[in-house]
Amino acid sequence: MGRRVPRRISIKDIARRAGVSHSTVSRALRGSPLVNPQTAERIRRLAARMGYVPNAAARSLATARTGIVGLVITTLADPFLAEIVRGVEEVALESGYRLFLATSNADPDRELAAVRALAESRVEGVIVASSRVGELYLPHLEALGVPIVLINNQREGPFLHSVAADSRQGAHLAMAHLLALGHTRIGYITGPPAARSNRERLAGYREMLAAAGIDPDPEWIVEGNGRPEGGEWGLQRLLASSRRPTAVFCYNDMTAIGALKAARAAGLRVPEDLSVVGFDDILFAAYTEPPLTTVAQPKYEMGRTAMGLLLRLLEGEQAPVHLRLPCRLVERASCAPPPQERPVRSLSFDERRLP
Amino acid sequence: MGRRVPRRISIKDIARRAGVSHSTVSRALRGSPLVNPQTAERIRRLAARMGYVPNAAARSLATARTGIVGLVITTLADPFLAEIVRGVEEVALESGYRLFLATSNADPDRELAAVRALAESRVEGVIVASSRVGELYLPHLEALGVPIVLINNQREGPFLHSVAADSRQGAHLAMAHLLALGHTRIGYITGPPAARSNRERLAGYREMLAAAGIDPDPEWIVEGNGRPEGGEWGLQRLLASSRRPTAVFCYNDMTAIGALKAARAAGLRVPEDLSVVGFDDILFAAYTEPPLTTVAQPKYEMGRTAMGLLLRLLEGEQAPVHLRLPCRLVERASCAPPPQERPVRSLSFDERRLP
DNA sequence: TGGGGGGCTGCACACGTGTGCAAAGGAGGG
DNA sequence: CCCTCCTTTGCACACGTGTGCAGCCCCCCA
Repeated sequence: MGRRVPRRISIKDIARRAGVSHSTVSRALRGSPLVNPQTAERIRRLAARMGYVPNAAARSLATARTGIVGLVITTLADPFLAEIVRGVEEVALESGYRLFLATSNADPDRELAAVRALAESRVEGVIVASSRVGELYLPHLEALGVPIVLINNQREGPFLHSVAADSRQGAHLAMAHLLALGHTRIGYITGPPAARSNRERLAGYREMLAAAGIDPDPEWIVEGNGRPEGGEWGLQRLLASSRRPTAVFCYNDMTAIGALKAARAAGLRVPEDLSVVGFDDILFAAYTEPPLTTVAQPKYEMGRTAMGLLLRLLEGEQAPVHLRLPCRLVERASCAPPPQERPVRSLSFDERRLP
Repeated sequence: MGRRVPRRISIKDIARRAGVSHSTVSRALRGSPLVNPQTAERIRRLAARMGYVPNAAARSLATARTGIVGLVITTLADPFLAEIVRGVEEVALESGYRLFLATSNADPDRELAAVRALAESRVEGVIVASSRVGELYLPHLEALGVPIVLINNQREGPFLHSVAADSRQGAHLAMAHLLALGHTRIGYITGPPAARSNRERLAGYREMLAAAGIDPDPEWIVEGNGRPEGGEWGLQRLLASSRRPTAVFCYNDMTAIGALKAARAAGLRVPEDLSVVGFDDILFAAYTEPPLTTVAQPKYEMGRTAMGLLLRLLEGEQAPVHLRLPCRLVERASCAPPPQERPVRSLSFDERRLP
C-alpha cells in the first residue's frame, strides 16, 4: 500500500557538498563542541540552504529515543477535553515532544489496535485524558512499561500517575455559594455512579450540607449519567420529591443543561424558582438560558501540568505521583436566593405518612 | 533529556531463539511466501510468546514509508471538529495509518514548529481540519511535497485536495424550510465575511429568495463573526431594521445561539415571534432554548471521506480532487410560521423618508 | 628539536527491519 | 545418473543518524 515518501536530503548529501564526513555534519547540526565553530556554521548554513530536515525515524533508531508521547482519549466529542489537550500539546511542543493521537470510542477492538500502534511507535510516555478508560485498556497501557499520566482518573499502579481537579473542593465551592444565598434544600444530580469524580462531588455535597447543619433528604440525591438526558430525568424526579429542593447542584454542565431544560418544561424560572449550578465550565455554559453558574476546572492548567509531570517522569523520577488542582467558581446567572417560602405550613409528620 | 525507551525484543532475538536468521524472521512475520509455512508458523508463535512488537521507526527507515498522516487543526476547542476527527481516525486506524496531531491555535511560531514536526516525522499526507488555516501555514505544508486534504476549506494548488460540505445546498435547505413555513422577510447573519463557507451560504440565501420572487432588503444581511457575540449584535441590528424579518438564517449554530440570546433579551419568543435556523448541528443545538433547527453537515462522513481520499492519493492518484458532501436539515423547535401580520398598514413610501 | 597535549576529523559500527542475490538442498524429468 | 528448476535459507547491504575511538595536525613547552 502507498507510495514512498519523497526522498529527502540526508546528512550524507550535505557531507558530500561540504567535503566532510557525515559524522561531522551530524555533530555540527546537533551543536556538538567537537566541531570547529566555523565549519559548524558553514555546515548549518548549507543544511538550511539545501532544505535539510532531520529524519525522526532514523534519529529514534540511533538514539533509542522517540520523543513521542501517546495521547489517549476516548472521544474528542467531549467538549471538556479541548482545553486539556491544548495545555498538553503546548508543553509537548515546547519541550520537543510529539503527540500521537489514540482514541478508542470505547470500542475494545479499537482500544487494542490503538495501544498496539502506541507500542509500535515506541512512545516514551502516555497521557490519558478521558473520563472513562476501559478497564482492559489500562493494563495494556501499563504493559508498555512507560510512565502514564491519567487526567481526572486516579488509579494506583507502578507506572500510573495522575493530575486531577479537586472535585471535592469544587463541590464545596458550589455548595458554599448556594448555602450563602440562603438555600437549605439542595439536590444533587449525579453523574455515572461509579466515576470517582462523581463520588468526590457527592462527598463534597454531603460535607457542606453537614457543615451547615442540614440533614439531607435521600430524595435529594438522584441519579443522572453525565449527559443532558440524565439531567432532565434527574430534575424531574427532584421536582416530584416531597421536599422539593430550591437549588440543584449538577455533576457537570451537560447534566445542568438537561436540568435547565426540564425546569423550563415544568414551568419553573431559573434562577427565581430554582437555582442551578454545574461543573466543568464548558464553552456553552456561558450561553445557556440563563447563563450557567458553574465550577470551573483548570483544564488548560491540568493539561500543562500533566505533560509537565510526564516530562519529569521521563527525566527519571519514578515515584508514583498524584497531583490535585483547585477548582474555582464561575458566577453567572443561574443562581439566586431561594423563592420566598410560601407561608404555607410545611407538611406535618402525620400528613407525610398518608398516601 | 529523557531516559531511553526500554529495550524491547527485536527480530534478532527471535532469530536466535528460533535458530534461524533475522531475515527469515522478518519474512515470516511479514507473511512472505518465501518462508516454509511450518517455519513461519513456529516463528510467529515464538514472536507472540516473546512479546515482540515491531519497531515502527526501524521499519520506516527500511521501507521509506512511515504510515503517518498529519492531522492539522487550529484548535480542538471547536466543537465542530470532534466528529470530523472521529471519522478521520477511524479510517486511518482501519488502514493502518497513525495520526500525528498538530494544532496551532493561530500562533505563527507554533504553526511553524508544528509543520517542522510533521516534516521530521515524514508524514505521508496531511489532513487539515480547520476553519481558518493561516495564510502562511499552507505554503509550508505544501513544501512538504505530500498530498494535502483540506476539510471545508477549498483552495487550489498542486498538492491540495478538499472535502467540504455543500454550504450552498445547505443554505437552500434552510431557506426552503423557512419559505415553506410562509416567511417572506428573512434575514441572514453572516460569519467571517471572507470565509468561503460564508460566501456560499450567503449565495444560497440570495438564490432562494430570488427563486421565491422576493427582493431582499439590504438591511436583512448583517455581519456577524461566527461566534455568539456576532449573533447577538447581528440580531439586534436586524430587529432595528425598518422591515424587521420574521425569520433569521444564521451562518452557524454559535451565531444562532447568540441570536437566540438577543431575541430573548428583546422580549421576542422563538419560534412564535421569530424563527431561527442555524448551521452545523453542533452537539448543543439540541439543548438550546428552544432546540435549534439547523442544517447538519455530514461531519463524520466528511472525516471518513477525507481520509479515504487521502488514501487514494497515497496510492498514486495525483489529480487534484475536490469533493462535496450534501447537508441535511434537522428540524427542531426554533421555526414556525411567521406571526400573524398585524393588520396595521405597512409604512407608506412617504413615511419611510421621514425621520 | 622532540614530546605531549588539545582540537578537530573520519572510520567504523550500532540501532531494527527489509530485501536482492547467491547458495544449498531436494525433487523431478530426461 | 545428471541436469534443471523450485523451495527455502542466509549473507550482506541499505535506510539515516549518532558516537566511541583512533588518528591527524598543530601548537606549545621544555
